Amino acid sequence: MAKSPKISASHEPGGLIVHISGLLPSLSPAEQRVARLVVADPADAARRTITDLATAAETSEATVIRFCRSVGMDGYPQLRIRLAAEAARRIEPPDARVVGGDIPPGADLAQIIATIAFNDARAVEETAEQLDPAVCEQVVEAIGAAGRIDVYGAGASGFVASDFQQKLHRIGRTAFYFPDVHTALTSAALLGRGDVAVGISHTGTTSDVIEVLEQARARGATTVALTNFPRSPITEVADHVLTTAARETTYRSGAMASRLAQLTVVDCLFVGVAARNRAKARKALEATAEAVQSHRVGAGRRRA
Amino acid sequence: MAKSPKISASHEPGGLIVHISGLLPSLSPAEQRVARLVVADPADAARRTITDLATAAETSEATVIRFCRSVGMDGYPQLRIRLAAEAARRIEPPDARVVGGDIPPGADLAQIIATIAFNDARAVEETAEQLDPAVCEQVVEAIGAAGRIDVYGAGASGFVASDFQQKLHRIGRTAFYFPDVHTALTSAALLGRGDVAVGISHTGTTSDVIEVLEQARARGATTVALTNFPRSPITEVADHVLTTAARETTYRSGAMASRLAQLTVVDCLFVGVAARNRAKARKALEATAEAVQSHRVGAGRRRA
DNA sequence: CCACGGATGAAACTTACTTTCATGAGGCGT
DNA sequence: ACGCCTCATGAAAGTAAGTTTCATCCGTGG
Repeated sequence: MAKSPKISASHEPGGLIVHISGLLPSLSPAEQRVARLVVADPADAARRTITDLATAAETSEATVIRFCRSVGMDGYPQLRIRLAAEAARRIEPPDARVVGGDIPPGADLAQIIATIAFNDARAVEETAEQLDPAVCEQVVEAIGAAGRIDVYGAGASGFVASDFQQKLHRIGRTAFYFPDVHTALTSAALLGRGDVAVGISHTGTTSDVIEVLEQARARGATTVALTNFPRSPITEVADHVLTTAARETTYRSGAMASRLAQLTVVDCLFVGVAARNRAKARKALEATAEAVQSHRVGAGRRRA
Repeated sequence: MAKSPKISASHEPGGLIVHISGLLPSLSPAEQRVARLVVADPADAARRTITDLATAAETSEATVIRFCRSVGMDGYPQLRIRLAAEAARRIEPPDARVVGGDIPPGADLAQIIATIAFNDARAVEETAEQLDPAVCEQVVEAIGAAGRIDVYGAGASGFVASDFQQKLHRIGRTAFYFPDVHTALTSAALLGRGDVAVGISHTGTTSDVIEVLEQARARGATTVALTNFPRSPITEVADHVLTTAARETTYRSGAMASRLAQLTVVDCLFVGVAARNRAKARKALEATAEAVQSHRVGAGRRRA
């Protein structure tokens, strides 16, 4: 026997709350009291137990269950979960993060964090979107087949260069990084056909890096530039150009997002090279991981 | 009777899932099975009853309850609701990009790029969400007022440490980084009250870093740990603990997302410290930018 | 080898949820 | 007005879910 109407809430795209308030007038008085509580504060309702909610609505648990059925739920637990989900979704939008711009003077730490994270994440995503897989492929090929790889970078880009060098080294590729221009120039002079030189410069105008890359190219090495500006000087001495997409305009922020964007590109190249020779790379990585094992404490689980 | 440590989840505004995956290694095997199910599909877990979930994780209800407590919940119902809310918030992945996991063997470069960027961006966002502004504030205060700041880190975290040191230095704070443990220990021994020591370790188990931080603490310095795992050994020697939220599970990927997450935290601290004394920081940044000006070519517009 | 401490599941127990059922308040035809 | 029906409602019984307790097991270190 068909008991109550039980409106199909199985599909209520507009939202459960909307759905409930829509059929509020069709509910019995006691159920309406429950409904009003629920609509007024879904998140709070989700936290309450059925007995609690019943008491708050000055009715019995049975009525609450009836209410659940009336709005199309199987039972109270299901309602609770739907309410929690609903409530979570509707507090989302207060997204007042400062986009792109500078950090406002009076910002508190929470704002600063939100702004930085947003810009950082954005730089990473946008960089990936505009990265040309074909160019990456060529670079990966070149590095994978290279006799030797030199990575150049100065200042903040130097860290990235160093990171790339270390990564390549870990998978068994012969790679170098030089914190010093003179040494770098010396090394570049010794490169030859089949070798690869990677120059990293956010602005693309770092003369030291350009100079070294030029030297490498003159010696017959394949040159790769990683920069944020596709028409900057460094691209003139590069066979392959990879670009990042950090919209860092102000110097004051220091190179923040750009580093992350560069690192993302480095990661892509690294994984690309590693994928090119899976077995070897894997073995190398495992060996290196094992090597530092003795410098770790509490191997398995951590603490008690 | 204080049973388990019960990390305060009262503050994990960013994400319960993130919080859980951070705690994962510190859980017992059976609890880890539960955690993995929950992290893999929060929405689904929220729908299950405790008995159901226990069965799925091949364990008992008791363990599921223990898991709830371990991650800071009162009990299963609360966890359920939080999960439902969490799941609702992350409606995003209409994408088939591989989340968290490894790069599939047959992947082409475009796929690799998409996957890496997604995970990197995610790590940055999630890290920011779970960062505790209050703790950051304390760290910023300490660093801003410190006589001297030592930054420690080994391996991949060493780059981050070095980056942080350089950033602090650029805004006129006296900061050091040591690639060598011995030197680091020596330096730590010379720290005192009012100085700050920052230890960076993704796993939180790097004995060298822990050792140095311990030394610094013994000398009266304020110690700060930056790690992905809130209950790892390094947190025991730190006055302030900052956590990242990279879900890097496999060693094979190398520390990719974790670096970016760490750098994001570093950026936040950096800006925080800089904001503390705007005028001075700005002047310092401009001075340093000017210093490298002569090493740039094509200053204004780029090319023709 | 034993003592110890932590991890674990079975079972007892408690609480929450669901069903059943009796009551009583209206509505309505006679 | 009376009886009869319908429906809303909560008390109480019943069932399922969640929680606690406790004995056992296993690995660790003395």
